[in-house]
Amino acid sequence: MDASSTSVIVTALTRAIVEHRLLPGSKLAEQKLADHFGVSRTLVRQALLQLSQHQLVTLEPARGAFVAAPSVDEARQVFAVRRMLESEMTRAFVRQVTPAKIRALREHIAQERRAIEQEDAPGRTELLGDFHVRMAELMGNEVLAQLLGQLISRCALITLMYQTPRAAEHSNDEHVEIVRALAARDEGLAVRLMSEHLLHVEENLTFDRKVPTHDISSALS
Amino acid sequence: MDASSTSVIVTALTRAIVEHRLLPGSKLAEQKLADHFGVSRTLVRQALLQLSQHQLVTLEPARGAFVAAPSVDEARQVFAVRRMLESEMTRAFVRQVTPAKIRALREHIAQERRAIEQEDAPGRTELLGDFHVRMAELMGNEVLAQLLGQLISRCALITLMYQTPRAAEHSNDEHVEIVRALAARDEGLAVRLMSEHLLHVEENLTFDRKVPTHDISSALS
DNA sequence: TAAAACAAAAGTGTATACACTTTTTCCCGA
DNA sequence: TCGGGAAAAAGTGTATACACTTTTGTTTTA
Repeated sequence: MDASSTSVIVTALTRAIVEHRLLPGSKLAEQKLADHFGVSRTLVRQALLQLSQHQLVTLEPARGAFVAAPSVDEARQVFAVRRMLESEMTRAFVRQVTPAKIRALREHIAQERRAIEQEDAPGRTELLGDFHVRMAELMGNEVLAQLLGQLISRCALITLMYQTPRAAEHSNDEHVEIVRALAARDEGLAVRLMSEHLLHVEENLTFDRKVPTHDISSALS
Repeated sequence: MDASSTSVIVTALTRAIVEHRLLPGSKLAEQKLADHFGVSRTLVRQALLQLSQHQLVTLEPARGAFVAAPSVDEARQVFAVRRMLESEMTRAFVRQVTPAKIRALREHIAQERRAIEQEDAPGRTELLGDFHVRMAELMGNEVLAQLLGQLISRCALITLMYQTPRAAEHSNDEHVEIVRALAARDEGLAVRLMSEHLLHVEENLTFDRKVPTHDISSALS
């Protein structure tokens, strides 16, 4: 039971959805995707099933797969979960912080900065999200890291956050501050900063629904 | 794209795995499952793929599907995530507690008690886990509820917790105490009790691997 | 006798076939 | 011209076919 061919499709579609090249509501026709990836519908269906589990795709019986279009309510719930999870993660991080971990985070932030300066919008979005995943990884908790990764994908689908260079810089600045608090082992401050950071991100929620992209091929290439 | 036939298989297998009728490492042969459920391998494969996403099943390329056998390390990570999530959930619950919600939780606890008294082991395990999910649902956060549900399934697979009537009673008692603290709006106490409760559950981790059940039909019937 | 090599059986991975549902198109009547 | 409805097209849902891999069992050989 192989997932390798399928996982190529999953990651390609995930990126396209998270980076808003495929907009919420877009139809994902199986045969078109199959043609695009040069496989049969079987593998495409596996991928779509997986994406529906990640809540990036909605499956409607006998009607097919669509890029998910989460409600405002659902969006807020996802952010609420992130705040719960990440404030406690931050607390735990402070308690086991090491110079090496701080260095790793600072390096990541530098990468973010480079992407922002180069106006690399997709890379920027991904890196800003990955900061949170990196924290989980540095704690040695892969379960947490994977879970957070999925929540963050959902967040990226939901919002156009980090879309403007301004917002991206703001997030980057907040990451800097958070790491400073972590390095100082200031638990209270670090938790508060993380919590506020997530609130700021959530505030950037925009629910303007653009007209969906119907041309799958161009969005994926 | 229908999930109804598939979801029957998913829930049946989930129950069998969580209730330890199928032990970790057991082979899940596609054709045997297909025969058992009276469908083709196609639907069985969909179900197995879904279960692998829930981490209840491991897929080995060209070798097939097996009931997952999480490592001690992974088990601890899952519990760490639960503690993070649920202490914050408890904190949030206190802040929006109502008499009706307390009543609902007390009712649930009474159900637990009945299952314990009737020595209904599977029902007992399910209800004790569902207490935590019910809390999430009462907060109106379905995302949280679904996430917790999956984590709890994984926990049930991992441990033989709640296995003994003694441990079940202990958990039930702790649920009572937690709800008392929630009703009193004592945030600090409630969070502490929840955290300790999860630690107690984790302590019951047992990693005796029994010999796997190879007879799928008997385990599912 | 035990280990290696080979053959048969069983099982997984992907493609394809086909029934059934939804969507689209086109034609007819008002 | 516009709305309704039937026919055609497109698309999804499940089963099946077949190639290829792993496992099992048997035979051969040292």
